[in-house]
Amino acid sequence: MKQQLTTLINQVLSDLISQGKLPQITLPEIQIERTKDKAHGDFACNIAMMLARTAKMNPRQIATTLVDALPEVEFITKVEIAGPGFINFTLTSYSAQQIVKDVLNQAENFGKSQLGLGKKVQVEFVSANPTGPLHVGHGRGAAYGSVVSSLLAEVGFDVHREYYVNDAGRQMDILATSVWLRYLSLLGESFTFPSNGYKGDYVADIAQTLKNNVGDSLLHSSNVVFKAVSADEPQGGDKEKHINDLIINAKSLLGEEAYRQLFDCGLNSIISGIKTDLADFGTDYDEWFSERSLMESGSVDTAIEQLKQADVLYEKEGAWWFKSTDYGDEKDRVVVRDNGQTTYFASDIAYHLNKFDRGFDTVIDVWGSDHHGYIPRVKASLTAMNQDESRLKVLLVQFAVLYRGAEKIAMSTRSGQFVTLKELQQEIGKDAARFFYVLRGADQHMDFDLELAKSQSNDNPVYYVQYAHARVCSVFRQLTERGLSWDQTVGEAQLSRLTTRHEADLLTSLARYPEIITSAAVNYTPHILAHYLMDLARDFHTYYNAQHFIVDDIELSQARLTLITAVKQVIKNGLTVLGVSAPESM
RNA sequence: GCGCCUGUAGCUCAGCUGGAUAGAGUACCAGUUUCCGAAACUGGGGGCCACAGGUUCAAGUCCUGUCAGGCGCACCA
Repeated sequence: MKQQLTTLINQVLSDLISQGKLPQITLPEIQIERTKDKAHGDFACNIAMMLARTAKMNPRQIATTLVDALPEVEFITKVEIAGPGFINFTLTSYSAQQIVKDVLNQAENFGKSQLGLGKKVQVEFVSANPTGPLHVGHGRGAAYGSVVSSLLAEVGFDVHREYYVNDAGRQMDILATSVWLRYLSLLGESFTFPSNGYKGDYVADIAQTLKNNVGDSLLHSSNVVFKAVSADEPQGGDKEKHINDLIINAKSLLGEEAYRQLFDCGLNSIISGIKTDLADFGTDYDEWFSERSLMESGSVDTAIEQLKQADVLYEKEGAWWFKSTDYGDEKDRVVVRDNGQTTYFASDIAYHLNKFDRGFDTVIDVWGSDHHGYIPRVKASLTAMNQDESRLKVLLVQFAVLYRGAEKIAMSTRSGQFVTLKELQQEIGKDAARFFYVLRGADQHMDFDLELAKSQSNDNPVYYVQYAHARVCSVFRQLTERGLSWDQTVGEAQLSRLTTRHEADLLTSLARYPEIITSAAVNYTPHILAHYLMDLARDFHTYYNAQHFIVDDIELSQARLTLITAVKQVIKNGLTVLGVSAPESM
């Protein structure tokens, strides 16, 4: 509808210019928007005010000229000039009613479009280090990333959802060593657990599994394990050095094969936990991409070689540095450490190059806002390798601060004190959790009060929307109980009977849905879909309280049943995009 | 110190890429059910859109500065 009005106005304006009734000016993009106030009709156009300056004419005069030249169009019933020069269009009720047919005909496809032209988009999200279970902090990224993906798919992009598994590097060594130490404790060794090790209960669980699988084959006496290890922080030493020495001892005592066995035991256990947690959370992936595979395939070395060829690396103090300052970064970054190991950044360079090589038109990274300083160096590396960095879009998600009532909950993976995503699901459910996460803009700092979400879950907006869906279903159960049935053909033929204010509001809301999907997708803003669904649900509940659907006037009744079926369909479509269920009853 | 994000009703947040009289939920107050589910609906009070300048027909929205809060500035990932 917007599109039709836009072309109409464009046509009239260019006619007026060629007829000399308007000066020779270049036309800006026509803006048509829905009015906030029904007194202003259905759609408003501000073109007269936009042209006022360049045309050197009074905006109301331009508007008058334009409106006078407007041809008769069947779907417009009234055109008015208002305020400083707005042109307000009122549509016929007939055209508004047709949306019901569109919804029913297109069913689950209503709202979809081909805007994306099938272009390939990759969305990488969550990608938390596999050093522990996902906690509620990761939930927001999971909900946001998966809904953005669904929205892009909805508007015709070919979406590839990916999780980058950081299965290499020091943090993973710390995890493996932590598991090993817990395993040694189980076998009766006694010692003080390192302050920088992973202390969560899940580490002990993995150790137990390890013990069940390998018996005491990885056992070494604590005297040997802690031999020549520098002091830990509580003893006045350095906790980083302490854990490093332990890692070195673990590797040399166990040997490569056994250490790898230990390492993979920890990794696999945690990854499989993450996979089931995300699946339970309604978040599915097309690919789990391993950092280690990148290193073992030589991709990291190849990328570094490519940067050397481009003459953007230099050696200093035994390490290799990337000249990211040449591309606007704050400082240069190390890619190869003085000990010969590549950095995480080196892996990430190779990873992004790999993404680009896979032929995605757009690559989207969803990161926690604490990684924002990382963007310039990644983009710099792509530019240095002759890639078009604008193909990479980084979407930042602000932290959700957890509260239990008025009390803020401090979380730390290392200390093992956190509320897991699994616990959140078990307590408030997938639907409420997802809806809650996605209700706020991603760049908005969010307060997540567990007490509120748990104890007063009735106040959670998700129930409000789901109830609207269930209520429609309930009406049809009632219909059946009364021995009646819905006749879609009759209903569609009688849509002109839908003339009350509440019905007009609902028709308008239904018509907005495709615009909402498009807007939410192109702007990466799932929250506007959540808000829309609340608006639609409110329109429905208001209608429900104001009017009966099952009435003696058969034709009116069928028309109303047809309308609420369309409402049910749109709510279901919207909730599905959000990954929230649409229950028939609750 | 530098960079990114945020500041809108008591609280939690929208505000459609600059539009008409700034909105919702919640809380508070007052109402609605012989009738399709009251997890609902109707009405009411409540605001120097952090502050100060600027840009223009028009600023909560864009620019500059100030103040306040969050995050980041590793040879960690």
